[in-house]
Amino acid sequence: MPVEAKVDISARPASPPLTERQEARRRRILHASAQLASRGGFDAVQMREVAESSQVALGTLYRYFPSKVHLLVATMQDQLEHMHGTLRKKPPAGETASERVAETLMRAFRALQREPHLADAMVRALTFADRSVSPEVDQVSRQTTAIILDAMGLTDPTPAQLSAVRVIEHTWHSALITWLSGRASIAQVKIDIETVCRLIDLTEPDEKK
Amino acid sequence: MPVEAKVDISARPASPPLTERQEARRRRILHASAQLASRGGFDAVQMREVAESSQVALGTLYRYFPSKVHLLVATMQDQLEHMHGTLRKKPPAGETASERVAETLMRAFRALQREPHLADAMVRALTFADRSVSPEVDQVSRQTTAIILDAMGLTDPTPAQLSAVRVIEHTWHSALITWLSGRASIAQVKIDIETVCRLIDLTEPDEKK
DNA sequence: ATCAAGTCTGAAACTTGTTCTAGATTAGCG
DNA sequence: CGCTAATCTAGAACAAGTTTCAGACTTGAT
Repeated sequence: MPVEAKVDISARPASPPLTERQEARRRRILHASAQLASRGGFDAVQMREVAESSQVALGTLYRYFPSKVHLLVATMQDQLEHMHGTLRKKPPAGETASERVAETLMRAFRALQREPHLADAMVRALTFADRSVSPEVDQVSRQTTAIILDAMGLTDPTPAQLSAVRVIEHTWHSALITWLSGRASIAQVKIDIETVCRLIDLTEPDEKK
Repeated sequence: MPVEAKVDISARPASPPLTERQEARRRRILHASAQLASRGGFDAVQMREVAESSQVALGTLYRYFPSKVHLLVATMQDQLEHMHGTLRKKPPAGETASERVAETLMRAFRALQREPHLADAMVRALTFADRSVSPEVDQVSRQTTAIILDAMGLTDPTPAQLSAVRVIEHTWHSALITWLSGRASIAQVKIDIETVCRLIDLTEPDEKK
């Protein structure tokens, strides 16, 4: 039994370029997804509703995004691009790299606080994603890494710095989850971010090596 | 409309003590859960199957564990207790606190590698859990904190040390997820753990303050 | 031992993610 | 234009988590 090649059209450098109407459909779907998510979070994004809101048949929705998690992760990619653009315009002002990274992440955090339900939907999808969504989740991860490296002001990071960035991302995701599930306060998240950002300082004094 | 008080019997210091048969039921359920999880991970733990395997009616299963996520988080609590016991017997041998913590987490990681599907089920449940599972997730978190503090050999940690531990836990959870979803290798997880554990060293030299 | 309250069972029903199907539409091409 | 393959639609069907309910069984107190 051949496993029907089920291609995720939303994969970034998509194989066949989308027609105009298809691009429009994709936009409508992502918009509906974000809208519903903004209301009630992960649970409120119901595939039938997304389909209806975006004027698309359920089957079509599934052709564009092979699962709810795919859809929400794509929604996150979308939002992340916005965010990266916004952040680029006003770079963080901190003295040290770790300050700038912490400032950047806190800025992103405040943006998420404005739409906590949307944040819930996206982050839950991200961490719940299984292997079938790996490419998309990886893309989100790369984007996040790029944002952090931007804040550090680095063009070619050392391995030690990349490790620090990885750990910062881990902390960022996990801290968001504890906040979203009400187990950590905003202040606590701030502390966690600031704490992990000190790791960057450990990678700075590399002249002694 | 009164929100029917739906008490999770599995909550640790349970309100009414369970009878023997109830305790036995609870054990059977957790055992079946772990067994099914060991096979196919999160998806393989199907409530109907758990009920059947543990010789309990579906409704009863839901009385003991109000959702699949509750069940899996309870399963994790159970496993964590084992683990803590095991770890206590052979304390880590490292010189510094950060080495001992890294060693302890790597030991736990190797245990998880032996049952990757079970790990998948438990960790996915943990990060997917919403507010209704907060108490149970918190309990898991406290247990994890205890394990790490044990490894550090601390009785009363400073706030800075607690922050470091929080970040280590964040990294631990998130690194596990990237490993489970195939986006990070075992080696990568090792590096991440070792990297974050250096944070502990930053809290050591407190005599100069 | 007996009664009331609480618990367990088996089965059906409901919800929402996902798949499938048959027929209409659209896109690209000669 | 007219054809063919791909895409889209509406709607049914299926799967698994969750809820509900009537009746049988236990438990604890009298």
